[in-house]
Amino acid sequence: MKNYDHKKIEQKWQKEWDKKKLYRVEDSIKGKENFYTLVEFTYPSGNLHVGHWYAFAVPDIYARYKRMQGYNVLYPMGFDAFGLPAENAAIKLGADPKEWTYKQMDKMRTQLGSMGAMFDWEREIVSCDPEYYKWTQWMFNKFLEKDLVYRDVTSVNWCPNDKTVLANEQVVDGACERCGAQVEQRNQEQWMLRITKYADRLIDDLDKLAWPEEIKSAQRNWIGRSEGSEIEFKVKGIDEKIKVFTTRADTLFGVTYVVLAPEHESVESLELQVENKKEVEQYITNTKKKSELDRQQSKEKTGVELKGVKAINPSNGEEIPVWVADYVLAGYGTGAVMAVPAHDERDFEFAKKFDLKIKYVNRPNVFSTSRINSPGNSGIYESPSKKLDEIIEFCTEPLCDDDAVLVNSDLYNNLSCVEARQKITKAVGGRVVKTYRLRDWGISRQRYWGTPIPIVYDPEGKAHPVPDEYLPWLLPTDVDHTPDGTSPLARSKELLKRTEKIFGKGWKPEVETMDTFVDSSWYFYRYLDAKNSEEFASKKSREAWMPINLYMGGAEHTTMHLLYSRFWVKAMHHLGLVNEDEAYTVRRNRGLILGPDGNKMSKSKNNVVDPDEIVERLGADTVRMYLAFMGPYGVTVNYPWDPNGVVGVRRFLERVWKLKEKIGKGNATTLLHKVTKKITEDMAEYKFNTAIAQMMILINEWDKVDEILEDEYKILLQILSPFAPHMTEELWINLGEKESIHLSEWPKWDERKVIDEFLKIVVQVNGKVRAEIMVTPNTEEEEVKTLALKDKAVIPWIEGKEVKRVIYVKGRLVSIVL
RNA sequence: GCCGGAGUGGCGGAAUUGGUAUACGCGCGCGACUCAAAAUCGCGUCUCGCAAGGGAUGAGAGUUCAAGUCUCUCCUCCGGCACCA
Repeated sequence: MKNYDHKKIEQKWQKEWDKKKLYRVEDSIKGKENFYTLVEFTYPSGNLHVGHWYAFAVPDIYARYKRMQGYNVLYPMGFDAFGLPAENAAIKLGADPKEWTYKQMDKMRTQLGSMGAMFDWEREIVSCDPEYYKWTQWMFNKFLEKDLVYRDVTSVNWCPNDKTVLANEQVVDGACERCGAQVEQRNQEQWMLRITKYADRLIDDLDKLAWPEEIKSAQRNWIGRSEGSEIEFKVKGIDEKIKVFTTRADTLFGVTYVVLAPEHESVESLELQVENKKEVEQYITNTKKKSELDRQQSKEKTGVELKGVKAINPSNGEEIPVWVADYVLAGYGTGAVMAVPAHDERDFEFAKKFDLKIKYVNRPNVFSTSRINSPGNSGIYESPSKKLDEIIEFCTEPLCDDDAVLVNSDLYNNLSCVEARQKITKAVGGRVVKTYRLRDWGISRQRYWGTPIPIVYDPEGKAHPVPDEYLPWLLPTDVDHTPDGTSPLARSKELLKRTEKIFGKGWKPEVETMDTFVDSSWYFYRYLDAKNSEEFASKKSREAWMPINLYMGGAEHTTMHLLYSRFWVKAMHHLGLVNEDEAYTVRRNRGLILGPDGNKMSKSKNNVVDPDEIVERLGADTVRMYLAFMGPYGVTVNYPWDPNGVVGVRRFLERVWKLKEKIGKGNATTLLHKVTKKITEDMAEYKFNTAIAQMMILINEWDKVDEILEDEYKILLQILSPFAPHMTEELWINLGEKESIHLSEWPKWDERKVIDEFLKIVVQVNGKVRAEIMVTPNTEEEEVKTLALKDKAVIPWIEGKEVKRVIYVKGRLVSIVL
């Protein structure tokens, strides 16, 4: 073939590899170590976009590199096939969600095939396949047995017009995205998973994972463990107590009011005492119109005082007002806070707005490891009451660290802030508690297209699991998808009949389906044994592949999917179902590919890049390689697609193609060894961009000579093969090789040829580069320094001045300090 | 608002992890080939300056012989915030 005809080559090899089952993966190969590379399986949207290429084709480069290094590499693909879009298609177009989904998958399978990735399609999984969700249901039952599942009430967005629950993203400015009706907050009972039971382990076990610190940190913050105190405030005149949660019990003396979340139960039980009932009711009604996010985002604090109600500060017996405000969330802590406006910014804003008392706590003599901030001069200053002087004397510094040590207090010498908080908590009869921002996971959805929750209700309404022998508990098909406020499954006669037939008259099926995050919490196990009808995955296959060596995915999954699946594995581990309690040894987040204009690709912005068109025009090898060339992989940086840039990569491949004509006698090049080494190292860190740059440097050198050696050219092809698997295979076989280039071994380099004969040492005078000197790698430090000081270009800069110091950085520079 | 991340030429980025800032690619300019154009190839391309030399990594400070890299303050952009996946 004279010219590089990507179309012919790519089709030919994709067919050939398929025929030869080149990418079939066995659970074990003698003498080879297994390596499990995972990428997040995809929702079958029906059209592969550039983002999919970035997510799947670039990790394929890495998987191929590992395979050439002698690993038995698993790089599987599947479909996260349950979800809203299929249901919306059913509502809008009258489509059958199942048919619709499978059609999309067929289309995507073809498109995925055009990548030339090493997916083993025999291991493909589809989460909406009954053979898959059977195991999702089976695990649900196991969790239920172990009390990891329970029923509870949570608040959801409700559109009264469409009669459906809305995702936060479907609520725009408090209105339903579809019909514009005012969205309400509504309480709904649902099935919950006790993820909070694992909160401590989910935080603590992060320490043993080789994950980037920013991901760990995001997870820690999401879980939001804080150690604090629960302290009771009595309500004056009646037998009612308000329990508040605070992390700063040491500021108790500075409390000037108490705030309840609008949903707090005391709001109701204090009804008789409240003098401004109407006003309070109005406020609560208004709150229901706001989503939680709105409540946290709003800069303007709102609230209403419960007039006629006074709480009593347990530290000094002071009577303080009680407020209701929506900046306090019902789901966190106890849903009530003690406000210390002098030492908390939000409380301060609130106090200022409603003209509440601000009271500074007496400053202690503390030794803090951080800088000490003065509370400032504004506001009212009051001395602490005599009664609790000794308790509040310590640790009232608002910004002191948890590990600050109090040194100057006679009574509490060497007491840390944390200890001080414990002491004061006890003194007022409170208790020290741990609390989490993380909430239990509500998995119920009033949707059709999801895994049916395998529960049935007896005539008394008591819930029972569907026994394992009846799994998969099939999704019925006789369903009307029009939203009418009930779950679509409630309208299935087949489901009801089935339930009655198995369990008896009067029994009713659960009509909810599961959150799709459940499906994706364990999918990586199913790849290992995708066709097993006896187990979710055999012990043998799990032991062969788990834990996953590398999990590449989107940064948007950092807190939710990644935490849900970590919880899932931990729960499975405790049930004795799997060996490991963490599934992902290494996790890397990737960024996004933006449109050429630097914006997120979207139809409305008219900046969508169609990969199919570019593959047709320039080839899959070019697209794969360009995506790898844009920037380092595995960091959350977004790169805009540059239509010119992709042509540059195509040019590179054409130059490599043409180089075959230069094969001849030539001279061996030491550059090849350097390049091979650098590329091998870069690939290990997912720096595919600089690896490619090295190949470009190499062929720039080869362009300058008349002939190159065949063996050296072949090494280039091997290094290039993970990036451009089709073209390199064609060239490799044409050079007479019998076996696929992808079965060949990653090239080695000669370390002796990597070392330079001479080193260029930079000479700086007072930090400015003034000269360069050449030395051999084993020139002694003293000699290099002497050479630097004597250098012609250096002398004018140091003449007549005193040389104070001379610093030598081996192999790099000499720094002369005057 | 809270949490996480990123700011380096006209553009994507590189920088041996504290040691010559701008590798490689794109774009642009000039030239070769051509009747011409495309493609291809060669040379040039941070900035001020004739030069010697000076300045520049979002802004400002600090540590250091030496800072894109470390510390602090601020600005801008991106991702997530629990029923999109």
